[in-house]
Amino acid sequence: MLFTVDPSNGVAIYSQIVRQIKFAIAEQTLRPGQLLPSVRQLSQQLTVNPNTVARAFQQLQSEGIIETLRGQGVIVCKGAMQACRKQRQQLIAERIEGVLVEALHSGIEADEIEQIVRKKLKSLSGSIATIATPNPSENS
Amino acid sequence: MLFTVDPSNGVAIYSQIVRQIKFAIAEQTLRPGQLLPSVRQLSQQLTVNPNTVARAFQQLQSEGIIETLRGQGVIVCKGAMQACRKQRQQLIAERIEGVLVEALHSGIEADEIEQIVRKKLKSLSGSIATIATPNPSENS
Amino acid sequence: MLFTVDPSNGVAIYSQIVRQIKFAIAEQTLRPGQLLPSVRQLSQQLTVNPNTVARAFQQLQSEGIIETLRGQGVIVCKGAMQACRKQRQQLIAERIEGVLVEALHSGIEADEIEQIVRKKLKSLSGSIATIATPNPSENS
Amino acid sequence: MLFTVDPSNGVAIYSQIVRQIKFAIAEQTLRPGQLLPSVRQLSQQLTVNPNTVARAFQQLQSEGIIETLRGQGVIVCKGAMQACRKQRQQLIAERIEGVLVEALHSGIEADEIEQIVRKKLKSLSGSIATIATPNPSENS
DNA sequence: GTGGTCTAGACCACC
DNA sequence: GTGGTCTAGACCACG
Repeated sequence: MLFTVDPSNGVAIYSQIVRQIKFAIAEQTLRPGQLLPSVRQLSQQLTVNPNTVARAFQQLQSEGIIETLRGQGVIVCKGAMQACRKQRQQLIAERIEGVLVEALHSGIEADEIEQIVRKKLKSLSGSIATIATPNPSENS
Repeated sequence: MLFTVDPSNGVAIYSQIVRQIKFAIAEQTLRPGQLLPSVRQLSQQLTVNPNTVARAFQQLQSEGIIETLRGQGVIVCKGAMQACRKQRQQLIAERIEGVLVEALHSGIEADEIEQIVRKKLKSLSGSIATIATPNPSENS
Repeated sequence: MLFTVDPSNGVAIYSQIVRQIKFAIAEQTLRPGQLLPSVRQLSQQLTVNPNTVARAFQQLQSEGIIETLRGQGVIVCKGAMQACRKQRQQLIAERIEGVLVEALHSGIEADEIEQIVRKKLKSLSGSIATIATPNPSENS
Repeated sequence: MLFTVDPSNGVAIYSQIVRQIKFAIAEQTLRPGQLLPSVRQLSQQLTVNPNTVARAFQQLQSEGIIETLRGQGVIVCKGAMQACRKQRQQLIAERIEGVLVEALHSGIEADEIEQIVRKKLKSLSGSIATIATPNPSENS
């Protein structure tokens, strides 16, 4: 559970936190039912204001990703993993589409794009490795 | 020269204008030496605040894409087309890389991504056609 | 005496407990003089913090619904049933009024509300049956 | 557009604001496309902190009720009226059901409830009058 | 002028 | 200890 934020990043800090938590859930670093780090704890770790973390939590709650147990803390909801994965894949699909449209508009040939993608994939897939997909069994 | 903006788009309006002008230059709809529409004209056409258009022009000027000729108006700079194309292709390359990293992180296999890309390319390249690449002859 | 709580319910757990005990008293599942389950027992049964149960008991005691007999435990007070029923009916009256005001404000016609109520009553009164009203003889 | 809040009300101030704005939209006091009062303006009028108003606006935006135009302000979304009415009627239906269940459980007879409702409706509908439902034509 | 974000510090109810 | 809410005051990008 190593979260980091970049305050001079353009994207809001609370959004970065949201994104990383969703990420962690999608990767099952955070699992349904598990307690999240507390607001104060996380705010210290990231050296941001507790309000900022709280805001991220509120958004996640409004999306049904997490659930707060009064006085105890915040846990990951049941269907959260699936939701997070789905969200992300949809987002990625959109972005792929967007980039491709842009690329085609800019006059690159389809073949060329395909080659670029293939080359990049090769160089990237080495460095990233597939940490990502443990079997998605989930109960409780 | 059909510009449009979406005020509820998240992207700043002036950025949308900048982007579209660069686009038009890259496509040679606007050619070096050509006069741009005036701030007032464009602001009416887009129904936005003249300040907003002016701001877009400022940015383009600061990037050396356009230049103001006192008493005449604003024209496209000489090297603008190359610059715009280059910017765009660089931007596209970055975005492709970004999307691919994200996609791999999210646990999609490289093969799968390649397939998605190929499929999308096929469906898109039909609808877009190659309006885009007139021969890029231009000096400087 | 089947109590249950929902920690992710919005309503404070101790309030849920208070409510259910009052409920049980009103229904005469718990009768005056009868011993309540101990804090420890109840907290285990509900898998909540003993403090939470204790707090519920404190509130009930402060309302004069229950009383602690040193060394014996906690019992239901004499006038508790009437008090609980009265509280509840008052509460219900308030809530009915509240809902009706809200409904009228929202532009539903009085006739329409009446119909909704009638329909709901019909469908509900079947499923609920009248477990509820043993004769309310009791002294004090 | 007379908004008021009660800080010692139990319900969060920002929620009260959200509720009243939805209300105003449902009643067409605020119409689609119309500009809402600005954050600062509203915060002064209600004598609350601008952040509190902003929070209300954010929630409304996340629900798709309003839309912010950068630098201009916040407007009511197209389908907002229908959404607000629907939300409210659903909420009321739930509350009616809840009250009725409670009432039946408490041993009041269905007939009796019906009478109570009818009586209350009569006394209330006089004082409230039907300000509420102008014809819901909406375009643009 | 507009809203969006962040910090700091405070108080609350709850477990 | 937990999160939820509010205030105060600041800075930013945008129109």
